[in-house]
This record gives sequence, structure tokens and C-alpha cells, in this order.
Amino acid sequence: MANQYERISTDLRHQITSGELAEGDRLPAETELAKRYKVSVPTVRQGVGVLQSEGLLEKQHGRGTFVRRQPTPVTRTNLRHQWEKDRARESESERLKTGATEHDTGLTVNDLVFDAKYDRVPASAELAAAFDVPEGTMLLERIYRTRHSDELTPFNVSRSYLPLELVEPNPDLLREDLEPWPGGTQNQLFTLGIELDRIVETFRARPPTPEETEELGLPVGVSVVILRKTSIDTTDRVVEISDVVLPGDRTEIVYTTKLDRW
Amino acid sequence: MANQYERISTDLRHQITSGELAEGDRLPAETELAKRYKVSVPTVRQGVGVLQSEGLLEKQHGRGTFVRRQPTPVTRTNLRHQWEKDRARESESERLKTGATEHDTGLTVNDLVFDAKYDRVPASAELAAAFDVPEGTMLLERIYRTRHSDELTPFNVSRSYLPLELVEPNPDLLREDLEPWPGGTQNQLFTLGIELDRIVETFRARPPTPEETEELGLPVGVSVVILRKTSIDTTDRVVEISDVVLPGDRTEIVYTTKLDRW
DNA sequence: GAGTGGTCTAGACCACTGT
DNA sequence: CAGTGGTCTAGACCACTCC
Repeated sequence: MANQYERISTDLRHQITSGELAEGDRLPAETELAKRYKVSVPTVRQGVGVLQSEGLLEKQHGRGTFVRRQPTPVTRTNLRHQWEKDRARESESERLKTGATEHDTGLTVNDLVFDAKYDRVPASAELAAAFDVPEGTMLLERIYRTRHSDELTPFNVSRSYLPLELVEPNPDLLREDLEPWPGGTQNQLFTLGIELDRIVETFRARPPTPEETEELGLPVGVSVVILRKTSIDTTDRVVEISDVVLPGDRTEIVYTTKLDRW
Repeated sequence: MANQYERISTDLRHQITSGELAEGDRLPAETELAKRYKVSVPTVRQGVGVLQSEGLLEKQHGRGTFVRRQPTPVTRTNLRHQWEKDRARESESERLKTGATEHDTGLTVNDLVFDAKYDRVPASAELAAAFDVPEGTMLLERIYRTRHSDELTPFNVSRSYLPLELVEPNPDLLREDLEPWPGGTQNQLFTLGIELDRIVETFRARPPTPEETEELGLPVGVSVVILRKTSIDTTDRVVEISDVVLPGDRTEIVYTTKLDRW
């Protein structure tokens, strides 16, 4: 190995993958590692930084450097959409039982804390194009934050947009205090006489912005998954767009494509 | 701003997002930036490192630090599966015209360089579970690397697995020199009398391993998207598993879910 | 208060790129 | 060759955590 810091990072990586260092274990202090590898402290920090960006180590100021626990991912499937559609016409008592997030995570309502903020915003050029409406058309913006009740940071932040004109016939849909709405968006649309035909989801992974790092409490090296859900009704009209930011290391997405028979 | 390096990174970030520094522009040398911000060179490097991990800057040893060009993503849709299935029974001349990768990227066959390696491997515990066969069952492993003809590093690496017993009836399927096979895997399966019922794809984003960084030529801060495609035939049997590693910054995935009518 | 990581300095020397 | 980033040192002082 040519470099000192790579010598350190490959050695520590082997210790982790071999199990010599287990998940949650604390590493020796940086001064101690410097003595052990016969290098200066900044060089140790450089080597540790490599493993931090690989998601193998996590530093905690004042406490130490720890082998990171690989988080168990939350699975999100496209079966949820049909499941939600089937529920949209159920009775309120039936719809109250559970929501799509609980459906995905297997958690009950009590484990989740939910926060909704409603606002009216003019459509940006990009959203206007997606809705096929003039730029500046008023939209209902709804920002949702979902987190586990025993954690501080949300595990997802989502922004949903609906043309204001579309939802105005039902004033209840403008009230954020009625969230969480039993049966979700598809039931809300049902109250407007709207039936969905299909849902198009696009997504990408990219490094987080500083705001996202803070908001989601992301460790170094974890990227975010950006998911845009576009809901299209039976008249081929885009009725809702929802942008979700998910922590890349805790998210698994599963899609089933059913094929036509020969 | 409390820290010097954050002062530098936020200032440079503003210059980039405001357009004052355009894509491809070279930054002043680190010594020059140190003078300008009245800090030491390592502090400049720390600030630049932040933007590097956000994918905004790219360092090139001996040349300078540049504002990174945001790559145009390759889109991969689930419509390709039905498209491939429809083609699987076409004549060879029809199938020769184009492949699924070209379908996604919009490139012609001449722009793409394709490399296939076949091997026989025993099933790992994990693959055996996915195929529902005993551990150690022999599998045909096929490793594909696809790259643009004018670039050195592949833009994806994929590993495909098929139970060896399944493909042996057609010896041509064991010959890597017949790649690229016109019509792809679904046509290969068709020669065995196998029809696919559905395809389940799961994917996740995570930081790359050192090997992946090297193989895909990934810049700092870019994560990889891991996609596992499981093909299930009309008898509910898993017939192929394909693992693809994609550069997160160049990949966009689009899935359409068609909903049943009320 | 002891121990940890976080920020920062002011250099030295090496490796790579271009002319 | 000059100019660039890459590696590394040997410290100083600050901020956080836990006892």
C-alpha cells in the first residue's frame, strides 16, 4: 500500500468485514490509533474518513468512533397503490384502521408521528409543465413529515401538490387539521369524483443538500433517494404530484411488473 | 458562520448555484483561495471537500478544481419488460435491430461496447434462497459490462444468474461468444419453452465499495444504485436473477403502475 | 475534569499535468 | 519547468459527552 491513510482504512475495513470489529463497537481514540499505526493524528482521521464515507464508521463528537449498524430498510412497494385504491371507497371505520405508511413499514399508528402543513403556492415552471397548466397556477401544497415516535428526525419528508381549483369543491381538503386523512389521497380524490388510472414514479439517488442532511439527520456518506409520484386519473389528467425525499440507506423499493400472456 | 471551512463552502456553493461559477469552470488554486479567504491551505481543502461530496466540485490532480457538469441521466423504465417480452418471439432479423439498453438510452448499437463473461458457480446461501434451490446448486453466471464507445469506464455492470440445469437443454446459451444475443434473456428463455409471468425489481442506494468506485470510475460522493431483477415464469418459478450496479448520478428509474378500474 | 472528536495552522515534500 | 492538487507532520485550542 502506497499511502499511510489507505493502509489504515484497508486494515480497519478488514477488521470490520471479518467481524473482528462488530457493529456498535467503539474504535480506539484517534491519538491511540496514531500511536498504533505510527502516524500523525490527521492521517488517522483521513483514513477513518474513508470508511465514514463508505458508511462503515460513524463518528460521535465527544464519545468516539463506532462501527456503524447497518439500518434495516423500510420497503416501499408499488402494490401499495392498488391497495390504497381498493380502500378508497371503504367505510370510514374501515379506512381508519391503518394507512399506507403503516402498510409499508409494518408499524402501527401509535409508533408513528405525523406532521402536515398546508399552503397555497403558485406553480413553478417545472410543476406547471408536469401538470400541463400555465406557470403560476395556484396549487395546494402539503408538506408531510413522518417519524418514529422514539426518534427525533423524520424518516421521510414529502411534498404533495394538487391544483387548487381541483380540490376547492370539497373545503375539508383544505384543512390540515383533518390530517391524517383516513384512506389517504386516493380517498380525498374519491370525494371529488376522481378515479386514478395509473401512477408513474420516477426516482434518482444523489448526495443530499445541506438542508436535507440536517432535516433527515443523515450520517456522512449517505445519499438521498428522490421519488416523484405522478397520479393520473381516468381522463389522462395529472391530478397529484408528490415528491418524497428518503434516506438512501434505509429505503428499499420493490416494483412488480406483471406481463401480458402470450 | 461559525467555521472557516463552512464559510468557504457556503460561499463557493452560492457562486455555483447563482451561476457566477459555471459548469466546467476552474476554481483558483488552493494557495490562491487560502490567501483570498485568509486561511491556511488545509482549511481551504476542507471547504472544497464538502462541495466535492455534494457532487458540485471535482478535483483533478495536477490540473485544478472544476465545477462539475451534472450528468444527464439514463432512464430505465419498467415498460422495457413488456417490450422485451413482445419481441422475444419475433424473427431474428427483427430482434437484431435493437436491444433493451439501446431502448433505454436512445443510443444505437454502434455507440455501445458490450462485454460478456460466462462462468459456472455454486449458488451462495443468498442466491439459493432466492431461487428456492439447495445451497451449492450450480448456476450459470453471466457478467455484462456496458460502456459508451468513447468512454473508458462502463456505465453499468450486471451479473445474471440462471440455474444451470434450466439452460443446459440449449447448449448455445452456454456460449459467451454468441453475445450480444438478439432479443436478450427473454428470447433465450423462449428457446427453452419458458414464458415470464412477472418481474420483481428491488433496489437500494448505498455508498460504493472501493471496487465499485474503481470499476465504474465514480467521483467522490456519488452513490451506487443496486437493482435486483427477479424473473418469474408462468409456473411461479424463479428462472433468472440479475444484479445491476448503476452509478447513482446517471440513473433515473421510471415505473408505471396501472390500476384496476372501479 | 478526563477523554473524545472538531477546527485550524504553517509548513514540508511528493505526484501529476501541461508547456 | 512551473503550477496544480495529494500526502503528511506536530502541534494548538475548542466543543462535546460522561462521570
